[in-house]
Amino acid sequence: MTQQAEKKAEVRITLPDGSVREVPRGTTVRGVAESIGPGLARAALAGRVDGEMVDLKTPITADARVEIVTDRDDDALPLLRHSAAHVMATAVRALRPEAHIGFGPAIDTGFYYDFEVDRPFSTDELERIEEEMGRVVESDDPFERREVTREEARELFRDDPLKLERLEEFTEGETISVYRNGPFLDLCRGPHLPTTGRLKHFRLLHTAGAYWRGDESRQMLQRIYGTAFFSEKELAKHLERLEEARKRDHRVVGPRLGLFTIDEKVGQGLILWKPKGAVIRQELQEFISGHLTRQGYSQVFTPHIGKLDLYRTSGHYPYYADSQFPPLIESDQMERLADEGTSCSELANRMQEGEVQGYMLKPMNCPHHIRIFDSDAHSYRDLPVRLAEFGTVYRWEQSGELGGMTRVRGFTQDDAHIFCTEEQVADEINGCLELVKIILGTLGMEDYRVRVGLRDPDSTKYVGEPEQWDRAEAACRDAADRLGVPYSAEPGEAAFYGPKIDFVVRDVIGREWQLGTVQVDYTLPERFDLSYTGADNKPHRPVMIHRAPFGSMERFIGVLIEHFGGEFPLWLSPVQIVVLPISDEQAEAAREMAVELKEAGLRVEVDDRNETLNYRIRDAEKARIPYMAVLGGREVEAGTAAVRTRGAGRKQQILARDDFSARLLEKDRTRSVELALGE
RNA sequence: GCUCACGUAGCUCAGCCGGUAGAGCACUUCCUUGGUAAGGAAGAGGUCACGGGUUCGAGUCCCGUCGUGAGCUCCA
Repeated sequence: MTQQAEKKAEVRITLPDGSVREVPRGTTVRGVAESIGPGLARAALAGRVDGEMVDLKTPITADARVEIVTDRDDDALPLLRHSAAHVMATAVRALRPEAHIGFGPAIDTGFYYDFEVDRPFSTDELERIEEEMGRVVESDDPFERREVTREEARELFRDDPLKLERLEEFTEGETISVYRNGPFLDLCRGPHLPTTGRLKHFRLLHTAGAYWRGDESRQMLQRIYGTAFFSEKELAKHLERLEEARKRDHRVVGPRLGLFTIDEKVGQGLILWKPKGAVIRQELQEFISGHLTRQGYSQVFTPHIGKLDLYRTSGHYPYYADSQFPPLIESDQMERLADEGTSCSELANRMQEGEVQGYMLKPMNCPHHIRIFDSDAHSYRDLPVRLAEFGTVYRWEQSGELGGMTRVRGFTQDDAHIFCTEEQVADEINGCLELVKIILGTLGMEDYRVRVGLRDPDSTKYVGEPEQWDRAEAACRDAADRLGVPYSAEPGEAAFYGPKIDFVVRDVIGREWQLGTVQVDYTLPERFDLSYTGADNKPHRPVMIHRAPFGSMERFIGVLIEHFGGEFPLWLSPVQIVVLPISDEQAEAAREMAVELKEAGLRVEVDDRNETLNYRIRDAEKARIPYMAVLGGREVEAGTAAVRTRGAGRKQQILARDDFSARLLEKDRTRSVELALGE
């Protein structure tokens, strides 16, 4: 043996602190941890070798950067949860040996596992599975990894058709690994905890159906969701958060505050705005409108329906027919068709062929706006033309997709269409993003992100010239850059007609919702043969930008309700002040004060009900009214009010009435989100 | 759309193994005239989502309809 060969028996590992050690080739990650210290060895859950997560048992066979993953590591939680999914599957198999296993990954909030079973899991059964999981944890079986050939794997999973299906998708030469813990074997990439005993704090949450591979044409599996943490405290905190979230849920808060209702007699997914909700919507629209005017938009109004032919031209019909309300057919045509004995499927065909005329509830506002644009001749000097409308549109969402205000069948977009020249696109996109920034900023909403949808370089489905696309995509990226919020460029996510920018916010339950969007469109101007006269006195094709920065008033206000937890700033509060006379003696003065405030332009109510002050204060707090003006004998005498601010408890401020109204008006005007009135 | 769960007074919920509905809050009336998150008393209010079925008898069991909720690949 030469010296060189001997050296090769050692590998150099670099630790995160930069120190380098030499260890025998084949030392496991656990061995490395042990060599550093017994405390670390005990805490070690997995390792990272050259950045890749591996099991503790993984031997190190070459020089590498090695890190020991403990529960303090960001990657440790998904590891724990993935193992928790296996533990759960182990328990389910113990109770239901016939269950076929699907997939069981860690997700952001925990983990799930899909099973193919002959009867769904009941809620009681979840408890039993949880108990059984306790036994699996107690047995403290090691998770053991093994790499197998495809043939071996086929044999191992011969009773698990779903796994066999996945198996067929491995490409030649791809590593196939399996993990065993006690009696349970799974096809799995890993890595895992060293043993099942490392899982301590977990909870199964709920069950749900889930299509195999998310494909609704495949069979439905039964999914069990759970979550796991490294400490009881974190688990408790998480469950508490879920509970808190439920309390902020706009579907609970909105109806309780009298903002909106959904009535099954009217229809699913159709929002009825009650007076208090209507105030919020009005205020918001007014606010947005002010900025639209400043940015050179012209507001228009268009009807809720349009001819089928219009949507044939735009391409909405029949292409999107599935997500639209069925067309309205003129009654004389209806009669004729009935006389001819036309069947439903024939009717559908003939409508698609354009032989039957009718109207459609508009699924989008653009065709109407395009017709407005096209009703005048345009010179390049007119451009950009920016047509804005709070336009109500109707879409046939699947019933299972509906929910609260965030997914509905009729909604009002803060829509606008910009018709501009190719050169103007970048500036216009910037303008759109500027608007979003101002408005979300005013509302104190910082927790949103931006997706920039770019074209898939390998696809040919896109319309428009590649150079146009390059410029438009660059404009979108630049605008997103300038916005200063997190954004992701997503190739392949562009619409076929142009790149787009989407705004995404999270609701209290952690679900992400797309709010608004800015989309560049090269195809509709083409389809509608739009043109403007250029400086060369020749016709040119304008570019269109669709933009609805808040998506819809329904969804946006739903998100707002959760953002504020129902505690709206003064300017959005349906009732801004309630005047509370202490006794009947001050009732007259209270009504006078209310008139003063109302004339000043504030929304005010008097609560002179025959109830104690305590009772009425409690009511006002629960109604989330920002200010309570208490009038007793002393205040009436002095021309003052004892002002109690929502959420501030017993702290009160004695203010001269005109001072009070002046301060509120200032807050209202500036759309302050702070309620505190200052000294 | 599909899977599961749920649907009882305006709201939140109780109602066991089938024996013809209950509480708290809200509401109405009366007493009370109050000082910063529920003063007291009385009263009214329900074809138990809707439609069928089983049964001597259904809020309760079965089927269907409507509605609501959770979820429907953050790849083994």
